[in-house]
Amino acid sequence: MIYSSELIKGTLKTIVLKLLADNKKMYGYEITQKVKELTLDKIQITEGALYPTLHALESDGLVTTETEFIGKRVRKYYSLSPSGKNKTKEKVSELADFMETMKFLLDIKTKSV
Amino acid sequence: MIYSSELIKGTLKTIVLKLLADNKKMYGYEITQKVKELTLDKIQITEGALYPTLHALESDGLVTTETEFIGKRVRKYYSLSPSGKNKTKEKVSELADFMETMKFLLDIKTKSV
DNA sequence: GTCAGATACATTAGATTCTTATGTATCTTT
DNA sequence: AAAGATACATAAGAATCTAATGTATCTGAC
Repeated sequence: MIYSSELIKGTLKTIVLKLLADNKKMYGYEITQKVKELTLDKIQITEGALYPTLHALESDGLVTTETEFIGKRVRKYYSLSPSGKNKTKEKVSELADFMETMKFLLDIKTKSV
Repeated sequence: MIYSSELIKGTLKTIVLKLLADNKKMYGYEITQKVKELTLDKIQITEGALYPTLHALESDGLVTTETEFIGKRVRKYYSLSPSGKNKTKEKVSELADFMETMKFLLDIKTKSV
């Protein structure tokens, strides 16, 4: 089962930030594979969604980049900046809070009966 | 604190369906107030987001409507159709599953350290 | 040695879905 | 009488994703 795409909307940025917080530096393709692996294929980030997100994080100053050559192939690593680290904490705790609220909402009947 | 709007994206339809499943019939304004109340103001559904969503649910055959007059004022009640009830179960369990996955993703460092 | 599939970047047209603003009208409370 | 709540609705614009496309290199199997 793969989650319907609408669910991923809004959480992608937070997922990327959190992965970078846990892994120091990662490149785009690596992020797509890591998410796929960690979620047992339930979340599959497409490149068309990821790259614009990474570019946005960079232009917001939340991540810095360094380019590396693997043979002749370019690899672009992303790392959290100091403000990116703060932002990650904010976003992660907001999402955790949101999930508690959603869990409550989805469980009303069970709780009130 | 109010959740950033991007978090609500993709969950609105599920929230509405779940509320209708628990309350038989509700009208638009009532839904906005109920969500606000149940989430302690953290989720505030705007009318510009809600009405198009309700209309879409209706044209998809997931809800049926009945109009009632309160004095001279129209009130439009929404109820789940049979297919709407099935859809609600699907969407709610998908979202519950998604939240488990997200909780895992956001907790990797804690778990692996 | 070549072909398929994986690795790795990126952009773009179009779709979806939300925000913000606006509009109309009635009811209630001060 | 005015303000704020109730109650519907639409619409322009923004944001963000999907799906498609493009380019290029590396690797393993046959």
